[in-house]
Amino acid sequence: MADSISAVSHWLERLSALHRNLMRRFAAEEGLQLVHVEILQYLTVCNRYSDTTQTISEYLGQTKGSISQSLGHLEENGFIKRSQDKVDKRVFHLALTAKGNSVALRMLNSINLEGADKLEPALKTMLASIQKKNGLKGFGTCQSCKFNQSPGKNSFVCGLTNEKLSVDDVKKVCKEHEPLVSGE
Amino acid sequence: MADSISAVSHWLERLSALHRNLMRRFAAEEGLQLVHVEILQYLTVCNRYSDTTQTISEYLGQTKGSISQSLGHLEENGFIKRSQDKVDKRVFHLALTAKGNSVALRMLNSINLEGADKLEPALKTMLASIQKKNGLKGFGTCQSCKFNQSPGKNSFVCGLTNEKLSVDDVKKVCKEHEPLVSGE
DNA sequence: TCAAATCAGTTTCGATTCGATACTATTAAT
DNA sequence: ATTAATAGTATCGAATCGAAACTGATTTGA
Repeated sequence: MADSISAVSHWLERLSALHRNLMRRFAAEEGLQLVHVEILQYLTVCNRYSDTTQTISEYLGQTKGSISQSLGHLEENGFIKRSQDKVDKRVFHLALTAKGNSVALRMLNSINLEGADKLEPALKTMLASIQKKNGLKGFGTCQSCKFNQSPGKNSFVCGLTNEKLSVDDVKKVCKEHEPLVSGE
Repeated sequence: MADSISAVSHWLERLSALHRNLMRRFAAEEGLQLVHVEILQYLTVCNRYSDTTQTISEYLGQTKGSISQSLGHLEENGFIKRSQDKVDKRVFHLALTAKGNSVALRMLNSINLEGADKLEPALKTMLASIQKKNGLKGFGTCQSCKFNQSPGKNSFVCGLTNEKLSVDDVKKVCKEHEPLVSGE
């Protein structure tokens, strides 16, 4: 009997709904849509390989056309700014403005998840398992990525791009992330 | 430093997004919208006090007008059926048809959350805490509800409605749920 | 070399949802 | 009996969503 699986799925569903309700409520107070604050939050955690329209659409699971519209709205209202990639001129990098950053931070603080710290390791494991099973991109940080190399203390290099990464860089979320160890 | 809080919120956000993506993908395969399968899933777990338009709108955090529309669509296409309450004629109870139930079950199985069982207690605690902190309804099961009374083995009574509850009843989710012990 | 294929991103379109408001019908309160 | 509250529906405008067509830049490969 898949009773325990059903139960977990139900709790997860409930947690999802709850979390989204809180986000939506916050968004409404700011005159924004849910998807807008989801984008702002994502931009606070993603690295420079993952701050594009395409990547956001993969992360949030919506079409890039739809995301493109939302990004247009966010830029018009001064929450984000775009900058064209120096090398590949098709690519535009997205970044939070001071205004956008402030909204994202306030949201993080308003959605208080007291006592949830203990959940973090289990959540990460669970995420990795779900992503793997469904053939979805990783979106993890360099610390747990097999491409990350550390030739010295506080010195990092991405084995995929061969670029040097700062201490802050390796804390961010990357679309190319692949887990170090294959977790069962 | 709210570093750990931010991290958990981020993982939760990611888990939310992922879970919704899987649900949306499944919904699309069935020719349904995300909200439709969310409703179907909810109807598999809610009890007879919680199977109404109003309650679903509270659970999913959307207006009852919007939910009413979606319910209309689901009924037209034979996924659910309505029945008027015998006592209060304003109320209509919702139930899954065989077709609707089959869809909900297939979704549960398709969204495989292997290894997640260990998360369940922590998830429940976390949910209760979030709900309490934000003044939201509980949506828990009778087992953890302060209204639930058990005069004998496998015999249950709801102290709120004074109705007898079956063994199956007390496993379901209720909008009137209030936790037994005040967590934290 | 240069045409074809691919890719990032935008635009446009129709369908659908969403929230707000007004509305009907039933029940509860005074 | 009148009034207020509640469950649910209907309607409307705004916004999202996915699909598809469309730029412009990059890569492929013959």
